[in-house]
Amino acid sequence: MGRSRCCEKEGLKKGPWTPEDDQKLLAYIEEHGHGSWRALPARAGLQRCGKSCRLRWTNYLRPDIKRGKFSLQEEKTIIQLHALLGNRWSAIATHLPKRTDNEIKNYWNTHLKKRLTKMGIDPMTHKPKTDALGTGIGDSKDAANLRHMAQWENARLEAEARLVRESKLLVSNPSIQQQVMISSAPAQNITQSALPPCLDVLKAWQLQGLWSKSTGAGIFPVAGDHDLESPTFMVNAFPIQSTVALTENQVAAALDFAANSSVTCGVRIIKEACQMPEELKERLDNTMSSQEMTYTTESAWFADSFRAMGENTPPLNIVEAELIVGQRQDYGNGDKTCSGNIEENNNHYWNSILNLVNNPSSSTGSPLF
DNA sequence: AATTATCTCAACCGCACTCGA
DNA sequence: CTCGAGTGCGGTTGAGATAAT
Repeated sequence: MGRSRCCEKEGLKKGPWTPEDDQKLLAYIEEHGHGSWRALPARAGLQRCGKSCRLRWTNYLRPDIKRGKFSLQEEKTIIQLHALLGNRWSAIATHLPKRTDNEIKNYWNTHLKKRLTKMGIDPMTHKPKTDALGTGIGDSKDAANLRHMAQWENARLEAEARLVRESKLLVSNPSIQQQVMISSAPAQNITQSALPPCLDVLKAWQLQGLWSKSTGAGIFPVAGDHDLESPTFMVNAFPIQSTVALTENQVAAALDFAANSSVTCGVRIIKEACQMPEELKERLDNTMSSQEMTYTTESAWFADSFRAMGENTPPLNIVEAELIVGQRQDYGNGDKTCSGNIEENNNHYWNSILNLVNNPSSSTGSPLF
């Protein structure tokens, strides 16, 4: 049997959209919303299939679409995310405001892929082509680190999808709504009102370099290090909203670093699976004001995350927290913020990932841009 | 100026998934 | 549980634009 193709009906137009078609579609959606795409063309007076209408709307006519040349930052983000997520264009697009998955896919295929290939980098593996034969030589700590990051990002994406599903329940369940509001309230005074789409793990990784310079500690456990398989703490990188793994010692190192530098750094505990060492808890309490600090013993989230990552049992001593890192700024009224030198950190992170791509043993800048 | 090669990107195709009957 | 409609997603195509000869 088989399903008939949606555009096979006689009389339906294919190919480029005319300004008149666009106008009809725009006018209809502005007045009625799109509703059922299949039913839309007839109602809007268009000789097109619903699928074609949907595509035209989502990729071209939607008002919140940014068109034109990709910025350097956007290029960096695409390559970074492609290294983590592969050809999951819709997932990548969620991190690039106002860009469509189709546009990103096209830009990757026509520009970025070629640029990487030209540099002798396999655009699919993001490894130098000399390593593509599977010698195992390129399997550096950094590469393993990258894979570990990808695991986390995948787990986060799954969690996000789960949240979207669960959010539907919230609409009809006031008691759950209240619960969520209470648990998220403490973050409001330190997070930006409109956070950028999260690069979560990437951003946290970029901070690793920042920390490493002063402390020798890294946020991410290093491959081969025992920490890799048993992260002790889950820490959120401000202003991002996801989690990375930190050991107890790394949390302590972060606090040391914060105390001895101009960078504002703190850890806001959201969830704790079991008791933290008293000394560390005290230091955390001193770092952040009490109203920014909450403790719970809820650990279900972590169990879910680790199941998603293929872990059989969640490690002990897990906490969920936010790591607050930023450049200390004084605006003359004594108001200090941790809005941070994000751009500088971005550059640092970008150099790191490009160094990994170009030359795993190198620590110099990138020739890509 | 004409022809050919290459590039770009909007649009299409078909598979996979969700959801409701 | 099965089936079909609706939709989302990633891969691919091809017309038009641009560059090279």
